[in-house]
Amino acid sequence: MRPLTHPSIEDITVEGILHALSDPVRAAIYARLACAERANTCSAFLQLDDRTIPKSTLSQHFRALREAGLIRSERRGVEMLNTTRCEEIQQRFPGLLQAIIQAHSIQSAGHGKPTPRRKGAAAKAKAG
Amino acid sequence: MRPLTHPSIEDITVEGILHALSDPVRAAIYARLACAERANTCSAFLQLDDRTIPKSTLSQHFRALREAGLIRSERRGVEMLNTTRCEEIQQRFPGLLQAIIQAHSIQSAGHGKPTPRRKGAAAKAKAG
DNA sequence: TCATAAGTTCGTATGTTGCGAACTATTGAA
DNA sequence: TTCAATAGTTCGCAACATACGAACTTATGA
Repeated sequence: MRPLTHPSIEDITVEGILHALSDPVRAAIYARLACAERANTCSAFLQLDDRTIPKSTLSQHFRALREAGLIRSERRGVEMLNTTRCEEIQQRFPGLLQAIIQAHSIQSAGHGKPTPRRKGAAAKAKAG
Repeated sequence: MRPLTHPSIEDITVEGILHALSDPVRAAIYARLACAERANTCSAFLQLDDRTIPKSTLSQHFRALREAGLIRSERRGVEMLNTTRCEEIQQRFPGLLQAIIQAHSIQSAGHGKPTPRRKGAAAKAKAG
């Protein structure tokens, strides 16, 4: 078990961020971490959007997020506490994470998954 | 040779956009298309950032961009004219593409490729 | 020392990507 | 027509990436 490695802020790349967040599972994890009040364990995500993620897969996803520089993970006894590094990234790439998270929420709103409340949202998008 | 397919605007996904732009070659192509005055052919990108991209690889990259909804391609005689669909996407996911392109340019500026001018930029980022 | 719990790593099956070779349009001669 | 040239596409395979069950490591508490 190698010790946890986090890239320094100047080693974080846009490609890495985009690739990490182009996976729906990782994007969901990151979104939940981003609006969490306090750190979350990995196992808090074994249930994600009505779907069960295997433990080993989850571990890989957390590693991907960590190595992309999106989250910081810290051992705390037997478990692991994960937080986002959004302030750092906001400094380096202003507006990037915010735009991505907002886009994800626009999309899931349109697909009627969360907040299936407002009526004209999906219809309006057809103006292409 | 199947006819060119473009997704309708409501079928464009954030995951698809992020994945397409997480590749440095595609990101470079898209960035150049985005600030181009008029449509560009595929072969205009055979030379990209001091690097030669094989024709077949380039074709795959254009297909990826097209199917992600990022560009529109149109046959014009023997060649193909490519333009971005940024206005449509801006409507659906406001600020997303702008933030990504800006982040890419911040990054390449930091790596001393274009505008290798300012001095303390890299050192200051170490405050992580 | 043992059981349990939280994550990680390994092995393998399956998917994705890069690129040369062969192919398909389209155009413009002859 | 037929031929050559040009712009892209598709095929096939090797290399790389990903998902997940099984086995492992590390920390904790009885």
